[in-house]
Amino acid sequence: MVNQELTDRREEPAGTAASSVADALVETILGHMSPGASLPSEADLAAQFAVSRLTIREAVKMLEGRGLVELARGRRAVVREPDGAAFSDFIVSLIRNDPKGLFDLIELRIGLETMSARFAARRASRAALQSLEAAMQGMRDAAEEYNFAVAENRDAEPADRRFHDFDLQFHEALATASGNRVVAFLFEAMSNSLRESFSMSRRGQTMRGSTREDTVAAHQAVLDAVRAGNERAAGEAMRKHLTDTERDIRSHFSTVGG
Amino acid sequence: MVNQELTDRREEPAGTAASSVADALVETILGHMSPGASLPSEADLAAQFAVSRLTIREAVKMLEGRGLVELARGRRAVVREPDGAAFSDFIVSLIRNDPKGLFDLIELRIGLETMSARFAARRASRAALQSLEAAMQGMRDAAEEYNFAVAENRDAEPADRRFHDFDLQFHEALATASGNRVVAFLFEAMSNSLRESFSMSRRGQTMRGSTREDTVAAHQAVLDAVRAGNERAAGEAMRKHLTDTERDIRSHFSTVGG
DNA sequence: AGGGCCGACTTATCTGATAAGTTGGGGAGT
DNA sequence: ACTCCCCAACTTATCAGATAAGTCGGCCCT
Repeated sequence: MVNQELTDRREEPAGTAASSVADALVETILGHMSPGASLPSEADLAAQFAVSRLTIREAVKMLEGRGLVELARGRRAVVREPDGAAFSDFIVSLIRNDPKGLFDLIELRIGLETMSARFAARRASRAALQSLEAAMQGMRDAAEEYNFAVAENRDAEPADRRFHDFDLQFHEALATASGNRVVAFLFEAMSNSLRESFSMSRRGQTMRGSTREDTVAAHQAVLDAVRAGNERAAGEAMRKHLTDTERDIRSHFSTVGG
Repeated sequence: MVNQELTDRREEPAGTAASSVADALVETILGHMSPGASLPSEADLAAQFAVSRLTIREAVKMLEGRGLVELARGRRAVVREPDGAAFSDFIVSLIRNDPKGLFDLIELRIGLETMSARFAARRASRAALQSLEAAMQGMRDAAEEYNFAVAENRDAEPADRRFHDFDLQFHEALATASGNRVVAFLFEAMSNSLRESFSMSRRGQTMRGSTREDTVAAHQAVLDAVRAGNERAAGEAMRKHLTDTERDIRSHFSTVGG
């Protein structure tokens, strides 16, 4: 069996009572509780652990900080689906304290998505391929709509936004298609952090050097290789696409000024 | 500038007082405090935010859960260097709830370390190369010591342990040598989770199919390629090494019945 | 100068109390 | 019989005040 002694790392003797309780709760949550389930009430837990309600409260607050439960007045603590937030503190502090951190992140993203593409080529399911198709079609439609809007001198921004949404959707679908949930998780966490740090996908950096048609073509190349089951080609196509994007971002930054 | 509006995601209106305080503290910590610095005392914070000490306490406990500060009786809260613990909850729950998760993780690790090798080949510093050298030498010595111990019928386990420690040290040095801190961070986080989940590196799975000499040779190949600055070769050498390791682990699991 | 003790500061936890949400069920009305 | 509203029980959020216990710098004694 795989599920055996996966007990935690930090604080074995667990200096404080609150920490002990928190550890015990983590243990039961990770051990045998599903997202959506509720913890016992604070009063019950207090009785159970033979500590005051205050101590329980602090323990539960630690879990909330850790992203394991959701708290709301009047309701019991609810076990939460883990998400990328765990990591974003690290990423935010990295970016803040050093501009170079952003490029570390982009570099990682390139590597991660190259992996996604390779894995997807190896084992994408039919359903996953359809998601990728759908995103591609969305991008093509949005690009066309954008061109119409420009030609007719209408506001092209909504079409642009839709284009970038489908762009992101393609990358997400690919991460899912990779069949590796840790990769998908990391990708999501990173792209959230990046997107919320700056409004990257909105700034039309795709336009700087690459047209929408270029982007569509690049994605199509990835999708073709994935469908053909050609790992290496899929990886290389994705790497090339992202390296171009990175170049665009770099030039954007050097233009605007860091 | 890069350091601008990187404000957080979760809870904008921040339902509870404790959460508001926590958010504000996160903001100042991530904004302009360095690891090792202390927060004001609970009493001061209580006055400053015009809430009771309890509320401050809960906020600080959330930060502790989030891994941003360290708490100890008698001392003020100290800002912590962020580490990999942030996402180990996710990883642990992944492994627990599904044996396949472990292989997702290993697969990610392979990709990540392949990246490390490539990046290191591109830009390893002289100091980084020396760390790699040192780890290699440690492995060679430990392997030799191990052979002596076996030949003389002494207990070989300490030498074995040392060998695996240097093995890990090599991989860590490579992650550092990659010059990409996010990659290094992720690697650390993952290898901690893996190691503490099972005592992987201890179970002598290197012996199952690969001898210590094989391992040394594999590492040497990586190091040579890194020193030569050959990205592709470094990446491939690492991928090959880890793929072999993965095979060993898989066979170990199928033998034991995981 | 050095070592140990002490007091100021600070956190950890308890008790008891109040305000303010959530929720399920009972009763009124149709 | 069905719906809707409202209340009572439960539960969390926060406050106040108090005690135990740990840390740390400085003073005193040698």
